[in-house]
Amino acid sequence: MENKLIYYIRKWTDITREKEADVYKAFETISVKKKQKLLIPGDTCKYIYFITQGALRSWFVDDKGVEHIYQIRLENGWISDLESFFSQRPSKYYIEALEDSKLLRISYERLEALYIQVPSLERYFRILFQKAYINALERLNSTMWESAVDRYNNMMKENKDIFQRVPLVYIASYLGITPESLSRIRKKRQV
Amino acid sequence: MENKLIYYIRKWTDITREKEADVYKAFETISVKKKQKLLIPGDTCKYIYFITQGALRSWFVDDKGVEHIYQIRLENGWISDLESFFSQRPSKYYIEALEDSKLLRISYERLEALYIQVPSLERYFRILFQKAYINALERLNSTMWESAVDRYNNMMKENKDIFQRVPLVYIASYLGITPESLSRIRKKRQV
DNA sequence: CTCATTTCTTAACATAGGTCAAGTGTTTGA
DNA sequence: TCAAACACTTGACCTATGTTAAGAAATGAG
Repeated sequence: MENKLIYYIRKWTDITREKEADVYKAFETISVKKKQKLLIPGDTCKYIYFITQGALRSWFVDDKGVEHIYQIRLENGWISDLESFFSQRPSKYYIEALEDSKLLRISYERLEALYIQVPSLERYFRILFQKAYINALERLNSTMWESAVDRYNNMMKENKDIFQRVPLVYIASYLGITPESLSRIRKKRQV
Repeated sequence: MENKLIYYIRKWTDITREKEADVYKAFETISVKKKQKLLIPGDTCKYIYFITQGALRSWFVDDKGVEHIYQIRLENGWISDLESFFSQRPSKYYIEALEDSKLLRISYERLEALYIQVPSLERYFRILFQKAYINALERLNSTMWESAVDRYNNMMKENKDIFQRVPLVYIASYLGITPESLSRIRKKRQV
C-alpha cells in the first residue's frame, strides 16, 4: 500500500491484514486543486481527511473580518474540523488546499461503523487524539508564555518544510502574530 | 456507585455491568490534603487521576523561575501529565491539590491491561481525548486572538465555580496574564 | 486572638507587538 | 504577455499588557 495511513495504524495497534483491507476500503481517495475549499463556515464537516500528498490550511474569520489560521497540515497529517465533524453541526472554519493535494477521506457514519467493524481503529484514534491533545497543550503553553521570536525559532526547527512551502502570511497567523511582525523577526535574524 | 466516572463511561459507550465492575476495581481511591503534591518535575507521572471531590492545579516553572499554570481541574475532571504518563518519561510539571480532595487513580500498566480487558474503555478514552483536543484548540484560539478582557469574561461565564474556589493568582496564570492585569480587568468591570 | 503569610490591589513606568500606510517584488490567469 | 492580485518589507506611531514596588485586606496556624 502506497500511503502511510495503514503504516501508522499498524505501528500503534495489532491489526490483521484482513482488517487493514477493511480500513483501506472505507476511505475514498480524492484530488483537490490549489485554493479548492473542502469546508466553508455554515456547512457541516462531512469528512475527516488524511493527506497523502500536498498541504492544506484551516482558518476562521473574526467579527472584524480578520483571518486566523489554526491549522497548517502537510502529507501524512489529518485535517478536519473535528468539532463540527463529531457533533455533525455547522462549522465556523474554512479548509482549503495550499497546493494541489491528494487526500483520503471518510464520512462520519462510515467511521462510526468502522470503529465497530475494526476495534483496532478505535485504539488508533485514541492514541492519535491523545498525541494531538498533548501537542495542542504544548502549542498553548508556547503561545501563552514564549515570545514571538522563540515561537518562530521553534517552528523553524521543528517544521522547516512548512516555511519552504507555505506563504509567510499564513505562518504568521499560525504563530499568532501579524505578517509585519514576522517580517521584522526574520530581518533581525539574518543580521 | 457514588462517583461520576462510571456514569460518563456508560453515557458514551455500551458497557456491561460486569465490565463496569472491572473498571471500578482497577481504580484506587485516594485522599489528598490541600497543598499536597501528586507530581513534581523530574518524576515520571505514574497515574492519571479522576477527581471525585476537590480541586487541583498543574503548572511548570520556566527558566526565570516563574510559575505557569496550565490546568485547573475540579471534581469530575481528569488531571495528569499525559505526556509523561504515556511516554513513562520524566515530567516537567507539578500537580498539587488546591483543596482537600478525593481522587480515583490508575497506573499506566493497569490502564493498558484494562484497555484489553474492557474495549469500551478504549472508546471512552478515544472520545475523552477527542473532546479534550477540541477544547485545547478552542483555548489556543482564544489565547491567540482574544484580548485578556474577553478571555476573562468567557471564563467567568463558563467556569464561574472556579472563581469562587481558586485564588486569582492561579486564574490569572491560567488565562495567560499577570495577577496585576487581572486585578485591573476586574476593577474596570465593577464600575 | 494575634502575628505571619498569603492574596489582592494600585500606581508609575517600560516594552513587545499591533496598526496604518506606503512601496517593491513576484505570481497568475485572461 | 501584461495587468491585477498576491506576497513581503519597512517605518512611524500606538496600545495592551508586563514590570516593579508598595501597601491593604484576608486567611490561617499556634
